[in-house]
Amino acid sequence: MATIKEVAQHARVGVGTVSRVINNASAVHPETRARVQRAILELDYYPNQAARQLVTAQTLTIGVILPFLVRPFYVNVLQGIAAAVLPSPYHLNIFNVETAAIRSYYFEELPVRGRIDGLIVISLPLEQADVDRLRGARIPTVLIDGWHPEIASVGMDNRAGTRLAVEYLIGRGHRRIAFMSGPLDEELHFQVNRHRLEGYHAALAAHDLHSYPSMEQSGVDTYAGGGWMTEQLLDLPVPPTAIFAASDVHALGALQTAVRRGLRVPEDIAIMGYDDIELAPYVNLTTMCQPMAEMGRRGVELLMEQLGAEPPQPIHDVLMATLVPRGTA
Amino acid sequence: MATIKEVAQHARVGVGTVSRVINNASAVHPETRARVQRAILELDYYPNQAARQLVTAQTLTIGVILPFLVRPFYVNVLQGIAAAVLPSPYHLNIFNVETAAIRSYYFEELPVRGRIDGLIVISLPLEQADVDRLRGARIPTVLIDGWHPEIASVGMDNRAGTRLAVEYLIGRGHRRIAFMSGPLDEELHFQVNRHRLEGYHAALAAHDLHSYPSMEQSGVDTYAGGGWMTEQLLDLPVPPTAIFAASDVHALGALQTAVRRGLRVPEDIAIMGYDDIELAPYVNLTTMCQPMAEMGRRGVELLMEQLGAEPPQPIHDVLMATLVPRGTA
DNA sequence: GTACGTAATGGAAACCATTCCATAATGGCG
DNA sequence: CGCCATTATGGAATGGTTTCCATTACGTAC
Repeated sequence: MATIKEVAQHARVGVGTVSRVINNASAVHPETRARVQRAILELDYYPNQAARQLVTAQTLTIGVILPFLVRPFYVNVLQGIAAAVLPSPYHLNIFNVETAAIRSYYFEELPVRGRIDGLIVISLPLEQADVDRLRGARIPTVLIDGWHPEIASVGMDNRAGTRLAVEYLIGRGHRRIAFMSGPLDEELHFQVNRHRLEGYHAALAAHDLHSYPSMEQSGVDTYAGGGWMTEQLLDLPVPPTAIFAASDVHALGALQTAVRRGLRVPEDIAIMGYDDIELAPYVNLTTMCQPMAEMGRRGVELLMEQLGAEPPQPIHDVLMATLVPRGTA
Repeated sequence: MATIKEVAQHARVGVGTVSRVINNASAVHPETRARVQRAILELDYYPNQAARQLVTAQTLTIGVILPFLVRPFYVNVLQGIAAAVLPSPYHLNIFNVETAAIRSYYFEELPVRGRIDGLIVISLPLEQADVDRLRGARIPTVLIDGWHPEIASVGMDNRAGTRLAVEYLIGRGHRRIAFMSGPLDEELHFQVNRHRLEGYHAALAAHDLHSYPSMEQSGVDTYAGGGWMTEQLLDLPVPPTAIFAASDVHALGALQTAVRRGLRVPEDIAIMGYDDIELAPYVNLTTMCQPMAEMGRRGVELLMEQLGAEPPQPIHDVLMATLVPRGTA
């Protein structure tokens, strides 16, 4: 590999001039510039990134730490991030978290290793210790689908979104509406399900409807889990007339189970999902659509702003999910 | 940030000794080592990555270039890769390709930028120019779901897998078996669909069955696409008794359409998929299961071997898909 | 007692780009 | 014609690590 020194010699200029041509900083005589550019081409020169990083103290790398990479929501956000980063000089480092141990490992090592310029955290709640560490290491951070007073974020108002969904069901005349979600407590301490449950309660309360513990199910985050919970609900002495599922995956399970039990949807049982995954339009699922790619895009935007000059106050964006009325509710 | 020099002064040793402690290379007196380690702790020292990279010429970064990040197959392979890389010191850079232009951009820039030590390419066929460039830049490369004589790879035998699937249908007594896949020609030049079509032909030929162009559909890669193609097939004067879909997404579309048209599956029409996506067991889809995470894991393994010492001959692994008999065929 | 191998250590050189200061050349203006 | 501002340019210093060579100290074998 050619070095800047060799290019300089070859073009009969100093290294400073070559550097100025590469980074087109300050004034270089057009003729000189042309000579340098020819030398670069002839020697097939590319600046050494490591040397550059050493002196500029920039890695041109953005870290993305996210749980459960394979789930549609996270991949879609990631895709939005990737698309937004593409036209920039930054590369994307991904860190997939599947257990609390790995979570801790990353949050302890990442800030300190000096391998990223900025960090995007998806869905994982930040503890104060994490925030302090990131701040100490001067790593601009953005939370996607999360919130912390000191950190810029682009979140979803899950309470309001759920309330919208449940009020839609109420508006369609339903009075016995069940709630179904993934686990309310797991080791990674996700907040989503809890927030959606709160939104559900808020909607009921706002319309003077009672909430019953037996109408609230939470369980494993799979299609099958949705099916099982639906069985529970339908076997109730007084079963619900509508089910709000906090994720489309569960809603699909519910749909499947309802059909298998010979119920008509939405006449006998209405089903509403959350997420609007790729499959949703195809099975005609009424659901809440989250702007996943947009969240990723906006997250990158917020991070880039911080990468320039840290604004005094962290910006908190809140996006709203929109209701997509289809055939199941 | 503390530097190695400060640590050395603080521990009253030379920088060389500190370096030896950090990288536990060669002999350091236990007492000295302890003193250095204490100094490191007290000064909260972490080696500067950029400086390290500069002198070792290693980035400790592996690039993964893959198309259509959001599709289940790619995410799952990526997850396997991420899991395999986790215990190593390497980080993962992902490059999502959605158009031929972006593909070219990455393949031209990546080798030359000196930001990755090795590259994993998923599904994207390599042109000779790409191979030469990668070789020229001394970037060890592994192909996942791809093949090139000069590059190590872990691939799927899509012809054999498809043949297995179609022969299973033949074994169940089917004689009019349709084929359905994504586009045979698109700008990224994927080979899968073509290979699966070849496997389909081979299976028919081996059992003296005719193949008819009208029984071979290819179209867009969505659930809806599968539905449309199924309509075409079922509207044929002599419709098929079984459909082999080259992906589960299409199979799901077929299933949906068949049910909507009041056909019993598998009695009136048998449906076989390919991939075994998360949804497949839940809708009881008979399909071919690809060891996606395993492909990722094995790809990393092959790359790591090359990262040590380049073996003279590239290793070509071929994994087989396994048939998962369920309720639709 | 001498010679030699081994363990432990210090520190200069090398890695390669950016930055900044010094200097040279040029042009305009009084 | 002299002075100053501006434009171009060269190159040393800088960043922080690893590596390698030189040196010291010590134990062992003859």
